[in-house]
Amino acid sequence: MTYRAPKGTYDVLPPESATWVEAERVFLDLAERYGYGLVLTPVFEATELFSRGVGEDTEVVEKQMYTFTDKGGRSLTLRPEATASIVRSLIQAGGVVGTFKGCSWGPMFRYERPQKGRNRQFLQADIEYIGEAAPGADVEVIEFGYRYLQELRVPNVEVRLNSIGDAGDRSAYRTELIAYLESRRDELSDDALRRMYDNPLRVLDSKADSAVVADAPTPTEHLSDEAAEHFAAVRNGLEEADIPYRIAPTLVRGLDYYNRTVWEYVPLDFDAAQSSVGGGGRYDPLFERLGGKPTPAVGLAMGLDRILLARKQSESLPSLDAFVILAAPERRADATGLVRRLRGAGLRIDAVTGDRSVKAQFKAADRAGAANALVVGEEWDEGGVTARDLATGEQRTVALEEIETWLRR
RNA sequence: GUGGCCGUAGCUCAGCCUGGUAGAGCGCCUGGUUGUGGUCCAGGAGGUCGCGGGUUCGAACCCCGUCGGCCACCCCA
Repeated sequence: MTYRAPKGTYDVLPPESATWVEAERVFLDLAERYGYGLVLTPVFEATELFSRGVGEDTEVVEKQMYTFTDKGGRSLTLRPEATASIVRSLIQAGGVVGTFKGCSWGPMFRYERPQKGRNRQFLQADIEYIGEAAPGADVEVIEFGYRYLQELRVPNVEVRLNSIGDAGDRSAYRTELIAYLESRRDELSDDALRRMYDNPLRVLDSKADSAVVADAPTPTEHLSDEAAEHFAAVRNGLEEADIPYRIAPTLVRGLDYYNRTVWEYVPLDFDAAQSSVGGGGRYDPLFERLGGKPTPAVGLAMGLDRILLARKQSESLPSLDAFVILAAPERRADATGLVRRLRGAGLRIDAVTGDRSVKAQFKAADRAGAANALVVGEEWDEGGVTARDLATGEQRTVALEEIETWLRR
């Protein structure tokens, strides 16, 4: 073994890649139905965009960024998430008038130790609902992610929901939380002790400190009237939309730009430490952080790698409508002509290009997952081919002009 | 960054404890079927046992080192 994919990356090859194609199609189709237009941004950006946007002392910025200097001396970073880039692109385009609904799809990069459902390059699908402060926007975005998982047949998904309030609510809460953590400091882990002053909310997430966290004051108990009202409206909307959710009082998210509503999707049967397959939140402060006009927004990110791991194994459907088999070498041009004609008619057709025995060609047809085989041989002189249904083994002669309808039978 | 487990055929793994000629299943190739796959039967190909060093008459097996993979902590999609 000479070369391998770099640590934390992997290759996707057929036939497994078919599920990736499906995941992308379903996402883009759903986005279209909900009115989200595609946004494409570079995979690398100025490093400062992420340190400003995501937050200087978040885990992601502190130690997970792929940062490099280009030949012009610029500090660039492979994007660790999508939202900062999308917001930057909108500010660059002159800001948002009214509302803007965008979706995006592509690889993200974080330098971490790989484990199940966690890689250094991973594929993420995002939607962003920008310019709308009303709780209905939160509900729509949460619903979108939930429906996406349903359409991909991910079983038993739970929505975990919380509100972390606005900046003002959080600073009051923060002081109280620090006081509480100090009162039980001898029970805390080293990590928690290190974090409790610069990022106390993060301690709520710590598995090692779950005993202390269980009695900790929660963000939801410290919401302003407006934030509490917003949260209540979001919950109401979810109930009306028939989306099951659970309040998760200790759910906080690791990116600094979030406020108010935050949530995650957890498939309960997914056996992995990294069990959240998607998440999102409201990020009203982000436009200003990045130098734009104040603009309310909500968005979500779905982790495709994890979704495909959590998914029910779908049985493989035939991936070709027919395989054309050449039984008489002098008919080669007729056979390739037939292949070309059927492909042109929108059918999925393949054939062996070189000289192989009929037996080998049938084998190739089977391996390719073809539903039917069309044999081009002496019967061509009578204006037909031998057509075989590879699943049942039934076989008959079909006239050339009937082939298309026979394949679509 | 820290910890645990694992590297043997294309794939999944047994063999290692107790050193003595390299194994299984699946896959692949050929034939049974001179124009028929998938099923069945018969035969066959394929491995410097991750890499380097040490111990030994002899190392896949014991010891040291190194690289890689997986899982967990942490963090998040």
